[in-house]
Amino acid sequence: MAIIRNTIAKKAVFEIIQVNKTAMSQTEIFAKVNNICDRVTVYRILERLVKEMKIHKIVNVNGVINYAPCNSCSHEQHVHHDHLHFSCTNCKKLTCISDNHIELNIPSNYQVSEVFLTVSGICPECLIIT
Amino acid sequence: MAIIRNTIAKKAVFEIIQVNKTAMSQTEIFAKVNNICDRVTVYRILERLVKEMKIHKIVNVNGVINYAPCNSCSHEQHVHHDHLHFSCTNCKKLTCISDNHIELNIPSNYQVSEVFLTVSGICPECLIIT
DNA sequence: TACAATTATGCAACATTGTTGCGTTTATAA
DNA sequence: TTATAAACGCAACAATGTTGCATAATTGTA
Repeated sequence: MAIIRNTIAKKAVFEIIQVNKTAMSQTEIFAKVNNICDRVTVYRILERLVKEMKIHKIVNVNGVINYAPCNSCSHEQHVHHDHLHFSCTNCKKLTCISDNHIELNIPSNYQVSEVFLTVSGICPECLIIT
Repeated sequence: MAIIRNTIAKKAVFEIIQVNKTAMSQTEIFAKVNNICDRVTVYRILERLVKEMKIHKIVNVNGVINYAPCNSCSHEQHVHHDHLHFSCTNCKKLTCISDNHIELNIPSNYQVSEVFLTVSGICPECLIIT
């Protein structure tokens, strides 16, 4: 069993994700760590944090991978969470909305493991501006 | 207003997408056009076909953008379609399942335009093999 | 049928995002 | 304090997507 280490860079990356309200991409996160570590290290830290179930990995409508904190998430929910994500087409920000429990009609010969629900449109902040 | 042209390459790309049962990435589509045109041209054709509403642009769970034909899609449905996509974690194929109409609880200050619903797991073909 | 207008293409070059290998550094338990 | 394995930096690479510009091809019209 691997020993998990809490390095300076890891703490910094986790802190950034925790503080931010919207989900962030690797690029945005790396821009915020202020050269505390290498670009590659950020990738590897994010990978580890996902594996340790401390953050969520969410794909944006554009195909950009984003990371968000998972505050109210038990391990159970993690495996099969009916989380809703809002992807703003204007500011490109990805926001976690709430737990929208949904009913799906999937043929029984498909083995479902996770449900990804993303809604695109204009977020409140962008609506005010325009 | 731009005049839409039906070129050889465009017809070939559209044909490939139509015939295939699962959604395909640009890479897969380009591999099938057999050097009838350039890599860049495929990108531009796909862009046009999406704009002309002849194909769907769907993001896979991994962040890979896939393209699928939209057979039973009126323009109305296109703007706000409650389409369900199944993303196989084994063979990476993306399949359009059916029209799953879902109820969502989104705060009124969000302006919704599209709903993206993707379910990951193991597809029937991969279930048989393993 | 030939021509003009403009859409579509090819090519080259670049940008972004993510991955891998390997030698070195560092955190943690003993 | 030290040994050990985790984490890191660097360089190099791979995949995917974008842009500019000169050239080719399609389509409506004369």
